[in-house]
Amino acid sequence: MGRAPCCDKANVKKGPWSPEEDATLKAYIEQNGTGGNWIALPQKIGLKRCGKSCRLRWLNYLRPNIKHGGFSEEEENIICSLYVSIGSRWSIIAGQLPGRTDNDIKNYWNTRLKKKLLGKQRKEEQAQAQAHAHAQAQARRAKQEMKRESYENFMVPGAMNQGPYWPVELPVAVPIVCAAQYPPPLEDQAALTNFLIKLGGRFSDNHQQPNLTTTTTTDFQYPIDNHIISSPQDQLYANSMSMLTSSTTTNSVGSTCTQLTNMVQGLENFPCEVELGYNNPQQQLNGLDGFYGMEMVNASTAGTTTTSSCESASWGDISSLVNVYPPLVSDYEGTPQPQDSAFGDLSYFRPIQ
DNA sequence: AAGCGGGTCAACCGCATACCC
DNA sequence: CGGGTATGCGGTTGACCCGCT
Repeated sequence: MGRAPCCDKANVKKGPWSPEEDATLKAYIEQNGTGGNWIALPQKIGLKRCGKSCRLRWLNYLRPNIKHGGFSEEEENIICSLYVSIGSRWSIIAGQLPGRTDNDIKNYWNTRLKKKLLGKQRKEEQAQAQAHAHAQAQARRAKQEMKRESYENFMVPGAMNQGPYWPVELPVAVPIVCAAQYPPPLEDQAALTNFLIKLGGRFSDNHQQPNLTTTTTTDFQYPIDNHIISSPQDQLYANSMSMLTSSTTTNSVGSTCTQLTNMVQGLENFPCEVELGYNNPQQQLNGLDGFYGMEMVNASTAGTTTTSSCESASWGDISSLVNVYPPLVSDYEGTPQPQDSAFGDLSYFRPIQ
């Protein structure tokens, strides 16, 4: 037996909202709030809409102070940073961007940011591949130079040492080198996350570090009160959040790497006793892939990677340990409606006592 | 001018969780 | 405490727009 439908689908209008519907919903909510019951609301005001649909329309479009489009570079940086830290928790990310909705951020990420970053990733990989090929060519050149010199010892001196023996720029089969030495371009979240980690928070076009310290740190307020931390999960969350907080409040200029390293170090204290088994920070970062449920990306080291519990611990597994944490405090300055579930997150914003 | 394809974004769907009785 | 219902969330879909051919 399936779940009972939330509304009578036959008598419910779907699709785009008309201005009249918008006006009706907006006027009612602004005057009365939602009454704490979205399901009953459309019937109350004579809208042939599903309660869920009304809620979504209000949250994503009608509520005050909503911004649409035109994401600033700063906002992009925040989205990227948070995506690296917490994954696709759009509502939490939205909590850090006043006036932005989770839907907007999700759309922006999927349609633009992801592509933008993938493009950047390809460029960097190409540059890396070219640099690598160049280095190999130089090594070959040096090797042949040595051979030649040893050969010349048996030849007439000076007969072959005029001009270069091969062009400075050797034709380089970049794709082959790339295929052999680098993992293929990954089109998925795993690749992006790794790329973001590699960038270390350097997301903007001018390659400046996002200055979370000056722009957003004050917005990052984690309402953690040691007095109310009682359960292991609370403690867990407090650990992870304080790590995040410290990483943004120190002079790390919002370094994503720092955040992640701190997080990983903190994860070592998790009750599941995640054994990272890495010897250096870079390896720790690579190992973090496991937390995101992705495979080890560094194919070249795959053979030597020691099996650890970390590898089987997906991000979901880990996040399930910390998903009790409240969303980050928003500095949303809208006008909360009484009983308004649109501001349901405000329940998280209970004053710290 | 028409057709096509890609991009964008609003809206829907289904699942997980919270809440209430 | 358990079951039913409401809410919140993230993934996905589809309509619309715009540029290109």
